[in-house]
Amino acid sequence: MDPVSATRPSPPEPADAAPRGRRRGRRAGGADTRDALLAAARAEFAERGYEGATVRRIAEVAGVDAAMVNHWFGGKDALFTASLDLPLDPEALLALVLPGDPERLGERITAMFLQVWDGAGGGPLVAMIRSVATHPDAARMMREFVSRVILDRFVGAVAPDRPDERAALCATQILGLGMVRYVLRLEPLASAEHAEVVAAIAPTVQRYLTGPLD
Amino acid sequence: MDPVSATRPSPPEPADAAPRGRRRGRRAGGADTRDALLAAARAEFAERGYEGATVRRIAEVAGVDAAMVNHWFGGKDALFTASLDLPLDPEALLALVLPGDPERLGERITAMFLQVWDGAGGGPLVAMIRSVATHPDAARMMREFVSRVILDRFVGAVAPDRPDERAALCATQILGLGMVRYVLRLEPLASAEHAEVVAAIAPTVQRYLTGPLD
DNA sequence: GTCTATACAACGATAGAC
DNA sequence: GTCTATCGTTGTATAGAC
Repeated sequence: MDPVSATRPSPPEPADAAPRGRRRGRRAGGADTRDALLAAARAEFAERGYEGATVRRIAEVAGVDAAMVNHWFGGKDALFTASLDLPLDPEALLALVLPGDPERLGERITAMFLQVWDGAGGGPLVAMIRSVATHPDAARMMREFVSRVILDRFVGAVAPDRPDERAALCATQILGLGMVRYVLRLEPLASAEHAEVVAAIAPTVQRYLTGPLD
Repeated sequence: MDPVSATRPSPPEPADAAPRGRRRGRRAGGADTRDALLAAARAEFAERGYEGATVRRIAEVAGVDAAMVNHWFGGKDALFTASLDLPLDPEALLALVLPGDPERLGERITAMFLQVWDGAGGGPLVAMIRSVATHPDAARMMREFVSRVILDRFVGAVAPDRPDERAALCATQILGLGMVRYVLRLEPLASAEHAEVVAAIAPTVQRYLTGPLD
């Protein structure tokens, strides 16, 4: 057995030893299917990545049926984002900031990140950066999250040419802003007003989104 | 001078020491101890971060007494900064990249960071980011290091107006590039050629250096 | 009784073996 | 080409909580 799933409390081999609770119907109170799926998903996604992990395997590790993924999360995508345990809902934020003039999207993106991160005091961001810098598995999950959500559903809608390069470039500026303002706390950027930061940063994001890349 | 093999500071000498030629005390084999401590410190800080690494453990790995850390570096903090400064000598790099057309300085800076970080495989950068995100003291040291070297001796010479803001903005783009390319390893930026990365990133750095900020 | 969490079967798509 | 295995997903019947 692989080392990751070996740490899981309930091994996924119920078939022969004991019939167990493979019955239909609502499970007796105490067995939390949703949490079991989340825990199994974190282990599987971390070990095998998004593509390598399978819904069936996750459900097997969790000891439930694969259909429970759809029932509780809506699909593999949603289970993946849920397993990241992000403090905010990226889908909602995307829907909030996407409509409007595409030539001012850089402003809205920069302002949104400032608002979100300032509101949380930068703590979750620092924790995320630390986790990503410490665990390669976390880095891969974050990378695949950015590719899947930010790229496919966001940059692609605005920048048809070279969308992945544009998405990565946007990530450099946004992540770098977070590093300097909340991790390094380098002045005067750490204490600057949102408007001033947006005025300086947003043109860069805008160029990465819709401008010339060289 | 080779900027990569940094000029190492000499061991501390008594304040009333005569000019350079005079040697006090024993010297045999001292440099080996210092190098061993640096190598062990790099490994320990990279693996456990600033807080997790211990002076005793570093000295043990180096095969010397823990008091040698104080003797050669002055303490754990100084040893940490020394282990960070080791892969690149900022003074030499500054002298190497500063002369030339100021309007193409962004290109030279971006290319320099790419060359330095790629040469090291990104390892020291990842270790630095991890330590900075883990330990506030490490963030403070790095912040003061950036302020002192990058700001006072570099940006100030090129951008007289709002030099600290320009320095912080440059840091966002350079650090963000490092995060995406070496920590997150987000494609296509993680595998892109230097020329392509410079073409996309350098205009941003150039604007932060000499362009309008809003 | 209603509601719903659950298990099972099956579907279309896809990738690889032969 | 066909065959097979496996993927994500959907429909549906049912057992248990309410």
